[in-house]
Amino acid sequence: MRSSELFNPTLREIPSEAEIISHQLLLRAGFIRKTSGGIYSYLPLGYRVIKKIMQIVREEMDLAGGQEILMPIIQPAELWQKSGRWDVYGDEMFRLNDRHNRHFALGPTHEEIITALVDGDVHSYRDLPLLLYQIQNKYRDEIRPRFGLMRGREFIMKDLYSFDIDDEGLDISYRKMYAAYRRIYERLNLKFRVVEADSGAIGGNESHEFMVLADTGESEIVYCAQCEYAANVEKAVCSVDEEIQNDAALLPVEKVHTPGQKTIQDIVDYLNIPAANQIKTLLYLADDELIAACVRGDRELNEIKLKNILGCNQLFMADEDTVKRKCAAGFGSLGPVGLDVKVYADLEIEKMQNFACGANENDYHYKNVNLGRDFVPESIVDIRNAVAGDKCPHCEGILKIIRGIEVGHIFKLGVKYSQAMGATFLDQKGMEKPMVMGCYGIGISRTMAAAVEQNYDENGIIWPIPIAPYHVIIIPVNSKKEDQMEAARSIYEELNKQGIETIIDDRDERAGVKFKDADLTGIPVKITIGPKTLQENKVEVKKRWESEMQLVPLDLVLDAVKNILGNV
RNA sequence: CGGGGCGUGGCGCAGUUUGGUAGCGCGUCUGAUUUGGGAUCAGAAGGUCGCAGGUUCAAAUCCUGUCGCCCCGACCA
Repeated sequence: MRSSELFNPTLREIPSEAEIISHQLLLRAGFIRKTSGGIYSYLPLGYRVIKKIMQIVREEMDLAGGQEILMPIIQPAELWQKSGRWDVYGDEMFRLNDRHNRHFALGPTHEEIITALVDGDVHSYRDLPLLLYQIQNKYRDEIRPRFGLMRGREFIMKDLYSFDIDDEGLDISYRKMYAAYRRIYERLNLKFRVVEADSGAIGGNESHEFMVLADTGESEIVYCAQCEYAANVEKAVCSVDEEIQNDAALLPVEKVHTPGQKTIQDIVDYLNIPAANQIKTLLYLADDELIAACVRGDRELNEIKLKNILGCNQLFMADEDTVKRKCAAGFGSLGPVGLDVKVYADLEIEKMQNFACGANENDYHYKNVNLGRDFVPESIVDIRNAVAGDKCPHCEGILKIIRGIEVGHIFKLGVKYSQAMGATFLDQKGMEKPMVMGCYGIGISRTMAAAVEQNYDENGIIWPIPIAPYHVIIIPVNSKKEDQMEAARSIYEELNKQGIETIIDDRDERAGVKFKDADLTGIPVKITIGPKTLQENKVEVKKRWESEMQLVPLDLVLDAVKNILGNV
């Protein structure tokens, strides 16, 4: 490709809208342009990267037995009503009506469509297992799209769905996908970690997330320094330290006046009681039932765990009016003692003694409260977020936390959708059974952003070779000098002939401009042709990720490039 | 949804407090000189100041409404 013909508008300055590095660099390097909030166009270089990621994903899906199909983006409401998700999915679904006022959605995911599709044409155990996938745009009307491609409202996703005759079959499909996903991220050359995850709104009972490691990631990952355990903080199991002794003498409850003291920190200061010896009480509306959740004062409640335990559809923190109607106290004065709702206490609280909490009366707190004696929770459960320093649930190790970007997510769905939508088959004995499903997603466009988050320097992007838009850029220092252009063209043709994707920067720009653009766009190999070295029939070959270059004789350039790129 | 910020040539911004008819840098175009890390000089094009109302002799500036963009968000009771 000639730079003079390439549509690659680069920006010298950082667009004001871009906050994180991948967003800034993808805009500046001319890979993407915003069309609307969370909705982007991919320019030639950007789309080349997307296509390369897609191709790696496609190859691995095919290798794992997947078959590629393409399903509609516009999906009729009836299918979603059948699965029960039309009302549950909420505002995140783009909805539209046709001229007859029939309802449709822009597909946020495709369980409904594919289940209906398979239901229509698969009726026998002989046709299973079946693994179908597509690579396509998805639409989710996010509350807050942000960070460029990281959280868009329209994004490119690979989604595969597996259909099996039973749980054992699903296990096999799931393991195949797990292995394929590992290969994909290895091939993409990204540092990643697989973590146990919550299966969230999609449902099911086993789930892993594939996280590209990056400080700017939106997800926190808990991992054990000693064993293989790793999990999303939303999922990470918190265990109680069994060695904690709780045999101190129980002191009588004391009600203390705490005027204006509301937060945990207020009480730390005012009563000199450490946060770890307080509990905080949060009131939630779980499908319209008011419940209380208690965790240690210095812990964070994990709403996802709580929601899973409650088994409710919707979980919202109660607003202050609701709280006041229940107990005459505002936020900041709540406690489990004498509270007329079901109380869910975190596991840790069972090991605490003589702790402090709100007295359900403004400006008062209790001291020396004890579980069992002063209040009896509905149940004692794991509802807090894991933190660095917690004990590993699998070994004796200590947990640590890093950040990551969720680029892949695999779920076991079981029969949730097949049952709701009547996707059944006849087994060997002629018995009708629901298909056992799994679903497996990869955020293609997000993977591109994640790759940038992990691979850049002060000059721009440093693409991993497997997904670089081009492999090599040839820069004649002065495009007006015919000998330089001649050498550039001859190398260009030689590399192209070998299938090495090459750009020749034939623009009549000063060398500095070309170098800056080459660095910004992150092409892995740069070949510079300058007057001095050319006299000796040599050119400079430089790797984007190293600072020093090598002088290579003209007839050895191809070898040098091949050597750097490996088997691409 | 709540809070905050912002919409002024393609990009980055100033001007808004105190109304007086729009400016800077980069980019773009033409020409010349230049050519190894975002050149120099000369000239030029390009803006109904997000949109719609209103106030006024006069509105980028004041008022109302509206649209869009960005950031933060249960402060942990």
